[in-house]
Amino acid sequence: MNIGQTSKRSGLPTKTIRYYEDIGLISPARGANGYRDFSDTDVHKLQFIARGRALGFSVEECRQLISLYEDQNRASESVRRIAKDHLADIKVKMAELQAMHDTLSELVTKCAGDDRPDCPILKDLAGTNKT
Amino acid sequence: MNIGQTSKRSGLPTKTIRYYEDIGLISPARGANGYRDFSDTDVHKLQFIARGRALGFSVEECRQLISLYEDQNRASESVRRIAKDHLADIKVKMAELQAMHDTLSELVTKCAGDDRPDCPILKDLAGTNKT
DNA sequence: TATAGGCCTTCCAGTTACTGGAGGGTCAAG
DNA sequence: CTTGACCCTCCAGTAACTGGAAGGCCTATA
Repeated sequence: MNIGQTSKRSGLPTKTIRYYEDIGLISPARGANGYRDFSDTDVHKLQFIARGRALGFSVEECRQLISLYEDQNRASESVRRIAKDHLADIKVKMAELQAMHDTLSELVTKCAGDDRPDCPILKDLAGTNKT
Repeated sequence: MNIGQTSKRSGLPTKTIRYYEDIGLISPARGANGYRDFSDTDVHKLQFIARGRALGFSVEECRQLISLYEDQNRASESVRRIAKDHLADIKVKMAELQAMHDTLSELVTKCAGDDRPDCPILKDLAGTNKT
Protein backbone atom coordinates (compact mmCIF):
# COMPACT_ATOMS: atom_id res chain seq x y z
CA MET A 1 0.00 0.00 0.00
CA ASN A 2 1.06 3.60 -0.56
CA ILE A 3 2.28 5.95 2.10
CA GLY A 4 -1.00 7.84 2.35
CA GLN A 5 -2.93 4.73 3.26
CA THR A 6 -0.16 3.71 5.63
CA SER A 7 -0.36 7.10 7.27
CA LYS A 8 -4.08 6.67 7.89
CA ARG A 9 -3.69 3.19 9.29
CA SER A 10 -0.76 3.98 11.55
CA GLY A 11 -1.93 7.42 12.59
CA LEU A 12 1.48 8.87 11.72
CA PRO A 13 2.03 11.74 9.24
CA THR A 14 3.67 10.77 5.95
CA LYS A 15 6.62 13.00 6.78
CA THR A 16 7.19 11.09 9.97
CA ILE A 17 7.00 7.75 8.20
CA ARG A 18 9.60 8.84 5.66
CA TYR A 19 11.72 10.07 8.54
CA TYR A 20 11.45 6.69 10.25
CA GLU A 21 12.66 5.08 7.05
CA ASP A 22 15.56 7.56 6.89
CA ILE A 23 16.75 6.59 10.32
CA GLY A 24 16.34 2.91 9.54
CA LEU A 25 13.37 2.03 11.74
CA ILE A 26 11.51 0.56 8.79
CA SER A 27 12.47 -0.52 5.28
CA PRO A 28 9.40 -0.64 3.11
CA ALA A 29 9.57 -2.18 -0.38
CA ARG A 30 9.53 0.01 -3.47
CA GLY A 31 7.32 -0.30 -6.51
CA ALA A 32 8.52 0.09 -10.11
CA ASN A 33 7.51 3.76 -10.00
CA GLY A 34 9.66 4.44 -6.96
CA TYR A 35 6.70 4.65 -4.60
CA ARG A 36 7.06 3.03 -1.21
CA ASP A 37 5.02 -0.13 -0.90
CA PHE A 38 4.14 -0.90 2.71
CA SER A 39 3.23 -4.36 3.91
CA ASP A 40 0.91 -5.11 6.80
CA THR A 41 3.99 -5.89 8.82
CA ASP A 42 5.32 -2.40 8.14
CA VAL A 43 2.04 -0.89 9.28
CA HIS A 44 2.11 -3.02 12.37
CA LYS A 45 5.61 -1.89 13.17
CA LEU A 46 4.62 1.74 12.70
CA GLN A 47 1.69 1.26 15.04
CA PHE A 48 4.06 -0.29 17.54
CA ILE A 49 6.31 2.74 17.29
CA ALA A 50 3.39 5.14 17.54
CA ARG A 51 2.24 3.42 20.72
CA GLY A 52 5.71 3.50 22.20
CA ARG A 53 6.12 7.18 21.37
CA ALA A 54 2.73 7.93 22.94
CA LEU A 55 4.04 6.26 26.09
CA GLY A 56 6.94 8.65 25.99
CA PHE A 57 9.64 6.25 24.83
CA SER A 58 12.31 7.92 22.72
CA VAL A 59 12.72 6.79 19.14
CA GLU A 60 15.90 4.99 20.15
CA GLU A 61 14.08 3.17 22.91
CA CYS A 62 11.42 2.19 20.38
CA ARG A 63 14.16 0.83 18.18
CA GLN A 64 15.38 -1.33 21.04
CA LEU A 65 11.87 -2.48 21.85
CA ILE A 66 11.25 -3.45 18.24
CA SER A 67 14.40 -5.50 18.03
CA LEU A 68 13.44 -7.18 21.29
CA TYR A 69 10.00 -7.77 19.91
CA GLU A 70 11.43 -9.37 16.82
CA ASP A 71 13.86 -11.50 18.77
CA GLN A 72 12.05 -14.67 19.77
CA ASN A 73 14.74 -15.53 22.26
CA ARG A 74 14.93 -12.30 24.17
CA ALA A 75 14.32 -12.27 27.89
CA SER A 76 11.36 -10.31 29.16
CA GLU A 77 13.76 -8.86 31.71
CA SER A 78 15.34 -6.71 28.99
CA VAL A 79 12.02 -5.16 28.15
CA ARG A 80 11.07 -4.71 31.76
CA ARG A 81 14.36 -2.93 32.36
CA ILE A 82 13.68 -0.41 29.60
CA ALA A 83 10.15 0.16 30.83
CA LYS A 84 11.26 0.53 34.45
CA ASP A 85 13.99 3.00 33.58
CA HIS A 86 11.46 4.94 31.65
CA LEU A 87 9.04 4.86 34.52
CA ALA A 88 11.70 6.36 36.76
CA ASP A 89 12.22 9.17 34.24
CA ILE A 90 8.52 9.83 34.20
CA LYS A 91 8.40 10.08 37.97
CA VAL A 92 11.20 12.65 37.99
CA LYS A 93 9.48 14.72 35.33
CA MET A 94 6.20 14.59 37.18
CA ALA A 95 7.82 15.83 40.37
CA GLU A 96 9.46 18.69 38.48
CA LEU A 97 6.21 19.65 36.84
CA GLN A 98 4.46 19.49 40.18
CA ALA A 99 7.00 21.89 41.67
CA MET A 100 6.63 24.27 38.74
CA HIS A 101 2.89 24.06 39.01
CA ASP A 102 2.84 24.82 42.71
CA THR A 103 5.16 27.79 42.41
CA LEU A 104 3.40 29.24 39.42
CA SER A 105 -0.11 28.82 40.72
CA GLU A 106 0.86 30.48 43.96
CA LEU A 107 2.31 33.37 42.00
CA VAL A 108 -0.73 33.67 39.78
CA THR A 109 -2.94 33.78 42.85
CA LYS A 110 -0.85 36.53 44.36
CA CYS A 111 -0.80 38.59 41.19
CA ALA A 112 -3.47 41.29 41.11
CA GLY A 113 -3.88 40.94 37.38
CA ASP A 114 -4.95 44.51 36.86
CA ASP A 115 -3.36 47.53 35.28
CA ARG A 116 -1.03 48.28 38.14
CA PRO A 117 2.60 47.60 37.41
CA ASP A 118 3.38 45.94 40.72
CA CYS A 119 3.68 42.23 39.99
CA PRO A 120 4.69 39.46 42.39
CA ILE A 121 5.46 37.08 39.53
CA LEU A 122 8.21 39.31 38.21
CA LYS A 123 9.45 39.99 41.72
CA ASP A 124 9.76 36.30 42.34
CA LEU A 125 11.55 35.68 39.06
CA ALA A 126 13.91 38.50 39.84
CA GLY A 127 14.61 36.99 43.24
CA THR A 128 13.45 40.12 45.05
CA ASN A 129 11.36 38.02 47.41
CA LYS A 130 13.60 36.33 49.89
CA THR A 131 11.02 33.81 50.97
CA MET B 1 33.48 40.33 35.49
CA ASN B 2 34.46 37.50 33.16
CA ILE B 3 32.15 34.83 31.85
CA GLY B 4 33.43 32.16 34.23
CA GLN B 5 32.53 34.22 37.27
CA THR B 6 29.21 35.10 35.71
CA SER B 7 28.55 31.44 35.10
CA LYS B 8 29.12 30.65 38.77
CA ARG B 9 26.91 33.48 39.95
CA SER B 10 24.05 32.78 37.58
CA GLY B 11 24.28 29.01 37.69
CA LEU B 12 24.28 28.86 33.90
CA PRO B 13 27.02 27.19 31.81
CA THR B 14 29.27 29.56 29.88
CA LYS B 15 28.04 28.03 26.64
CA THR B 16 24.50 28.90 27.54
CA ILE B 17 25.42 32.45 28.43
CA ARG B 18 27.12 32.95 25.08
CA TYR B 19 24.09 31.46 23.43
CA TYR B 20 21.84 33.92 25.24
CA GLU B 21 23.99 36.72 23.95
CA ASP B 22 23.76 35.29 20.42
CA ILE B 23 20.00 35.38 20.50
CA GLY B 24 19.98 38.85 21.96
CA LEU B 25 18.75 38.18 25.48
CA ILE B 26 21.72 39.97 26.96
CA SER B 27 24.38 42.35 25.63
CA PRO B 28 27.37 42.35 27.94
CA ALA B 29 30.13 44.93 27.48
CA ARG B 30 33.50 43.96 26.03
CA GLY B 31 36.94 44.63 27.44
CA ALA B 32 39.93 45.76 25.39
CA ASN B 33 41.04 42.14 25.04
CA GLY B 34 37.70 41.09 23.58
CA TYR B 35 36.55 39.36 26.73
CA ARG B 36 32.94 39.81 27.76
CA ASP B 37 32.59 42.06 30.79
CA PHE B 38 29.40 41.36 32.71
CA SER B 39 27.79 43.88 35.03
CA ASP B 40 25.72 43.02 38.09
CA THR B 41 22.66 43.87 36.03
CA ASP B 42 23.67 41.27 33.46
CA VAL B 43 24.06 38.67 36.19
CA HIS B 44 20.72 39.62 37.63
CA LYS B 45 19.09 39.25 34.23
CA LEU B 46 20.69 35.85 33.75
CA GLN B 47 19.42 34.75 37.15
CA PHE B 48 15.98 35.95 36.13
CA ILE B 49 16.16 33.88 32.96
CA ALA B 50 17.47 30.85 34.83
CA ARG B 51 14.57 31.06 37.24
CA GLY B 52 12.07 31.42 34.41
CA ARG B 53 13.55 28.45 32.56
CA ALA B 54 13.42 26.38 35.72
CA LEU B 55 9.74 27.21 35.92
CA GLY B 56 9.35 25.85 32.42
CA PHE B 57 8.98 29.13 30.53
CA SER B 58 10.40 28.98 27.03
CA VAL B 59 13.28 31.27 26.18
CA GLU B 60 10.90 33.43 24.17
CA GLU B 61 8.56 33.71 27.12
CA CYS B 62 11.52 34.71 29.25
CA ARG B 63 12.32 37.38 26.71
CA GLN B 64 8.78 38.72 27.05
CA LEU B 65 8.95 38.58 30.83
CA ILE B 66 12.21 40.48 30.84
CA SER B 67 10.87 43.23 28.67
CA LEU B 68 7.81 43.44 30.88
CA TYR B 69 10.06 43.52 33.91
CA GLU B 70 12.05 46.36 32.43
CA ASP B 71 8.96 48.29 31.42
CA GLN B 72 7.82 50.30 34.42
CA ASN B 73 4.47 50.96 32.82
CA ARG B 74 3.46 47.44 31.96
CA ALA B 75 0.26 46.05 33.34
CA SER B 76 0.56 43.13 35.70
CA GLU B 77 -2.25 41.58 33.69
CA SER B 78 0.20 40.87 30.85
CA VAL B 79 2.48 38.95 33.14
CA ARG B 80 -0.39 37.11 34.75
CA ARG B 81 -1.60 36.07 31.32
CA ILE B 82 1.73 34.53 30.38
CA ALA B 83 1.92 32.71 33.69
CA LYS B 84 -1.66 31.46 33.47
CA ASP B 85 -1.21 30.18 29.94
CA HIS B 86 1.86 28.40 31.08
CA LEU B 87 0.05 26.92 34.06
CA ALA B 88 -2.55 25.46 31.72
CA ASP B 89 0.21 23.86 29.64
CA ILE B 90 1.69 22.35 32.77
CA LYS B 91 -1.63 20.83 33.76
CA VAL B 92 -1.98 19.18 30.36
CA LYS B 93 1.55 17.80 30.52
CA MET B 94 1.00 16.46 34.01
CA ALA B 95 -2.16 14.65 32.95
CA GLU B 96 -0.30 13.12 30.00
CA LEU B 97 2.56 12.01 32.19
CA GLN B 98 0.12 10.58 34.69
CA ALA B 99 -1.55 8.53 31.97
CA MET B 100 1.80 7.27 30.73
CA HIS B 101 2.85 6.44 34.23
CA ASP B 102 -0.31 4.48 34.99
CA THR B 103 -0.13 2.45 31.80
CA LEU B 104 3.55 1.72 32.11
CA SER B 105 3.52 0.81 35.76
CA GLU B 106 0.66 -1.58 35.15
CA LEU B 107 2.63 -3.18 32.34
CA VAL B 108 5.77 -3.41 34.43
CA THR B 109 3.79 -5.09 37.20
CA LYS B 110 2.39 -7.63 34.77
CA CYS B 111 5.76 -8.42 33.26
CA ALA B 112 7.47 -11.43 34.78
CA GLY B 113 10.89 -9.91 34.24
CA ASP B 114 12.65 -13.20 33.96
CA ASP B 115 14.32 -15.18 31.21
CA ARG B 116 11.13 -16.26 29.52
CA PRO B 117 10.38 -14.53 26.25
CA ASP B 118 6.71 -13.96 26.95
CA CYS B 119 6.33 -10.26 27.71
CA PRO B 120 3.07 -8.37 28.26
CA ILE B 121 4.76 -5.02 27.65
CA LEU B 122 5.65 -5.93 24.11
CA LYS B 123 2.25 -7.49 23.58
CA ASP B 124 0.62 -4.27 24.62
CA LEU B 125 2.82 -2.19 22.37
CA ALA B 126 2.05 -4.52 19.50
CA GLY B 127 -1.65 -4.17 20.19
CA THR B 128 -2.01 -7.93 20.65
CA ASN B 129 -4.03 -7.36 23.79
CA LYS B 130 -7.48 -6.23 22.83
CA THR B 131 -8.33 -4.90 26.25
C1' DT C 1 62.34 34.80 29.65
C1' DA C 2 60.14 30.68 28.53
C1' DT C 3 56.44 27.93 29.29
C1' DA C 4 52.54 25.82 31.41
C1' DG C 5 47.90 26.09 32.80
C1' DG C 6 43.72 28.03 32.78
C1' DC C 7 41.10 31.21 31.19
C1' DC C 8 38.85 33.46 27.06
C1' DT C 9 37.45 33.92 21.92
C1' DT C 10 34.88 32.40 17.44
C1' DC C 11 32.87 29.15 14.51
C1' DC C 12 31.11 24.77 13.01
C1' DA C 13 28.61 20.72 13.81
C1' DG C 14 25.51 17.74 16.35
C1' DT C 15 21.52 16.73 19.30
C1' DT C 16 15.82 15.11 19.11
C1' DA C 17 12.11 14.24 16.39
C1' DC C 18 10.28 15.90 13.38
C1' DT C 19 8.01 19.75 9.98
C1' DG C 20 7.62 22.81 5.92
C1' DG C 21 8.44 23.83 1.38
C1' DA C 22 10.39 23.75 -3.35
C1' DG C 23 10.54 21.41 -7.50
C1' DG C 24 9.20 17.74 -9.98
C1' DG C 25 7.33 12.81 -11.35
C1' DT C 26 2.97 9.57 -11.50
C1' DC C 27 -1.64 8.07 -11.79
C1' DA C 28 -6.66 7.88 -12.52
C1' DA C 29 -10.72 10.23 -14.12
C1' DG C 30 -13.22 12.89 -17.26
C1' DC D 1 -5.01 15.81 -22.65
C1' DT D 2 -5.50 18.08 -18.71
C1' DT D 3 -6.51 18.37 -13.84
C1' DG D 4 -5.90 17.21 -9.21
C1' DA D 5 -4.44 14.13 -5.96
C1' DC D 6 -0.92 11.51 -5.00
C1' DC D 7 4.06 10.45 -4.65
C1' DC D 8 9.30 11.44 -4.79
C1' DT D 9 13.86 13.78 -3.03
C1' DC D 10 16.41 17.25 -0.97
C1' DC D 11 17.19 21.36 1.73
C1' DA D 12 16.31 24.11 5.64
C1' DG D 13 14.39 25.18 10.01
C1' DT D 14 12.62 24.32 14.74
C1' DA D 15 14.22 24.67 20.51
C1' DA D 16 17.76 25.24 23.36
C1' DC D 17 21.52 24.20 23.86
C1' DT D 18 26.20 21.21 23.84
C1' DG D 19 30.73 19.63 22.21
C1' DG D 20 34.90 20.36 20.04
C1' DA D 21 38.54 22.52 17.25
C1' DA D 22 41.75 26.16 16.71
C1' DG D 23 43.64 29.86 18.56
C1' DG D 24 44.43 34.30 21.70
C1' DC D 25 45.34 36.11 26.55
C1' DC D 26 46.98 36.21 31.34
C1' DT D 27 49.49 34.92 35.37
C1' DA D 28 52.80 32.45 37.90
C1' DT D 29 56.71 29.95 38.42
C1' DA D 30 61.34 27.89 37.19
